[in-house]
Amino acid sequence: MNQRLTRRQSRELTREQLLDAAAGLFAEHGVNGTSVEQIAERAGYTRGAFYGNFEGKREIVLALLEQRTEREIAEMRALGRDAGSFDTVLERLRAWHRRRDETLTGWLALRTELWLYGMRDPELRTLIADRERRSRAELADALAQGFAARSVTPPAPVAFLALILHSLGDGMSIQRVLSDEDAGAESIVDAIELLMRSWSALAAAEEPHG
Amino acid sequence: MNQRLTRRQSRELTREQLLDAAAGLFAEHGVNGTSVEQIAERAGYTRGAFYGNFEGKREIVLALLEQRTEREIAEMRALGRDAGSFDTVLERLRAWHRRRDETLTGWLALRTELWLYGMRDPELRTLIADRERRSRAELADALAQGFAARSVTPPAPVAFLALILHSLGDGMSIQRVLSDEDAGAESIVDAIELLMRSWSALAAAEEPHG
DNA sequence: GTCTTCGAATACAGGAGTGTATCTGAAGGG
DNA sequence: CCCTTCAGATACACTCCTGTATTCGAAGAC
Repeated sequence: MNQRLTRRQSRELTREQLLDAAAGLFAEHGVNGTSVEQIAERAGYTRGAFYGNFEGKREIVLALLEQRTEREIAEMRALGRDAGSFDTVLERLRAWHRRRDETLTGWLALRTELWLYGMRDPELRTLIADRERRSRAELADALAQGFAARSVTPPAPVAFLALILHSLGDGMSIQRVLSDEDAGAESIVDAIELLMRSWSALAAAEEPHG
Repeated sequence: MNQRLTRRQSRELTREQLLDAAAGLFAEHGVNGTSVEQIAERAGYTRGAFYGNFEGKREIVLALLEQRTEREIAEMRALGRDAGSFDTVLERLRAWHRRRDETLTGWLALRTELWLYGMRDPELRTLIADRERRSRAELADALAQGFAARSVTPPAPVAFLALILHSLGDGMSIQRVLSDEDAGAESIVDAIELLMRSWSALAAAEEPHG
């Protein structure tokens, strides 16, 4: 049977539970619309426990931000790892967006809440900008590998193409959450594929005889 | 000199001032982070005046939503009006984004706040989805005109291309607000231009001998 | 087995926001 | 010129949230 938890483990567990509760509540009611008491209650504790683990709401937002963005960057890194061909990268991107789609509404609401909260806090803002940059850099690497595998010269710097794809993902998620009819489950993936093909076509047109 | 205001005019003026105050405060502190009192105070009134003009915060959010989206749709419609050539549409899009860029942070914060608020309210959600659809339809029309003027067959339905451009605008605004270095003032316009050229190239490649 | 330490619960004081009920003064009809 | 009406101000009762100070009880060292 399970070993009794040590104090440190117990504390870590409590923090995790508080973070998960906060993530859910922030997505549902917003950061400002969620009270410390609600977070503690959903996690199965009281306000006292909350203040024992975090200094206040701002600090749990910060912790959540680090936890989530770190995961995101790792996922992006996985896109490029040992990706032999262009199609491998594309296929992984497709799979990633399909998985993401299942929990899109909650995920996007949380991401948006954290973004907005960060906008109003200079320190958090630079932190978020930094994480986004790192995430995009991983995507750019994956793209560079893909183009290289096809011996195609990208029609613009891969960092810029990554910025476009990254932005497109966010923007289309917003539309998709608004209306399933206007932006279906495959929209994002379809758009990515269209852009990839378009860029290949443009590259070919500009450099006719590679 | 100015005519004394009639009661109806006076009421209308008060509503406008309350709406403007709310727009600013929502962008700065969020919908949930703004109290009715703050709105009334910034507009130069008291809470009593606010409740005389709006039923509550939800109703002023709704009014704001209608006011702003109606403007947005009109702007999109202007893109396509009497646009002879492709380049005219592109130039207008470019000018529009340049103008938008000057107040991007506040505009995007407000747009995002309204979006998030709407996500949690089924009625508002469908209303927003409807406005976005209409806005996108105007953009699609403008694109269709542009392609037709060049006798080019779009590489995908114009509605889908409009969805991509629309989404890209939102997503890249998010990145731009985060960091001026990673997404400069011209990023959005550059991206739009790149996509347009890419699509033309793809259309040409798929239909070699128009 | 006892005693110290620390994670979590409880209690409390203060502040902020909400909505309504009531009051005031000016617009504008007759 | 009066007097009704209505936009806006004021006052109040109520709820909710925060942060800290204190207490409780179990882990784990000796």
